[in-house]
Amino acid sequence: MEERSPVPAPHPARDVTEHVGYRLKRVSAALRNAMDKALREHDLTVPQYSCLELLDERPGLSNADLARGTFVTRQSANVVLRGLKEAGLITRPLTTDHGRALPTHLTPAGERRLRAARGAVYAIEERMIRSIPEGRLPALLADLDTMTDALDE
Amino acid sequence: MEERSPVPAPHPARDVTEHVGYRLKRVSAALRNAMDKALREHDLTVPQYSCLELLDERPGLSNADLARGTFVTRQSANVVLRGLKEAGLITRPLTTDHGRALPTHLTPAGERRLRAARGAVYAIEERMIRSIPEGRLPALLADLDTMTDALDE
DNA sequence: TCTTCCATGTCAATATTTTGACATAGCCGC
DNA sequence: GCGGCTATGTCAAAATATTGACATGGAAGA
Repeated sequence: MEERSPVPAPHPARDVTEHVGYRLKRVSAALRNAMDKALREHDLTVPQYSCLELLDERPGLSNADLARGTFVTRQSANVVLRGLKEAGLITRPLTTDHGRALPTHLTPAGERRLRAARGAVYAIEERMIRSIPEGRLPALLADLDTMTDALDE
Repeated sequence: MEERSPVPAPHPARDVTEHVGYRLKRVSAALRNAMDKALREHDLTVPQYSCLELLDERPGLSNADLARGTFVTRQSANVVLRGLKEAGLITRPLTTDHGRALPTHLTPAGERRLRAARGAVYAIEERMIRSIPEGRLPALLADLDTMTDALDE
């Protein structure tokens, strides 16, 4: 390989995109990596932690709800829930009196685990947030949302 | 919904969906989805396309280089390269006179495929870019990079 | 009512990615 | 030169995720 630049030296003159996609991917990968490392010490994967966080905030979410909330398929979420149940961190009824959606809830152990892990994850967010210039966070969040909307249409 | 504080307090968000991590994940998922759909028509996966783009820009990259450039492990990149080779889109020597790194190159078919697919991908980036307010793109890109740096340290 | 449609949960098969491990090639300080 | 160090390619196994399919429960409308 030629130098220490890990890869991307810019193309000649590409204006259309400053490659937002590439940078999004990069920061996502860095975030994922940091969270993976931090959560490993709490015996949680990123999807597992995401589910716990969502369930803490909105108890009773269904598998399909959690799939949407964590941006994976229903099937993947199902596997995650099975793992969480196996670990005794959530409860899930086998039937329900109305509908098919099975409401999921955190167990006390699940709440404890979440609280233990949350600090590590929040510290990572804190690092990100503090790194960007004062007052620019609102615009950044707004732009991320705007791009999401533009892509979903 | 709660007002947005102009000051980036440590943890102003009550809701995980307010977190920057969540929004990054969301926009990444949306982008990934859009690219998947667009590339499917060209018989390419996102990692495959990413490799082709990198190889077009910097011919002769090694498997490890491409792994870093696409933010996956060497092993994953190896699988992708095998697929691309199978499809006749790249060439890779079996040995080299110096070192272990095997320089990869696009075949003419690979270049054609890349050119065919590139338009669809650029259109997606264009949608993202056009959606954000005039003049805010540079700051957005800078903030993404800044966060990446903050996470990598 | 009933019939069509959509959402959910889940099974199975497949694909993708990572973790762990190992041998080899080159570099650098000694 | 030599020994440690890092980087690379690759194998194998496991974890993770997706695609495809199907049955069921409920809602909406003719």
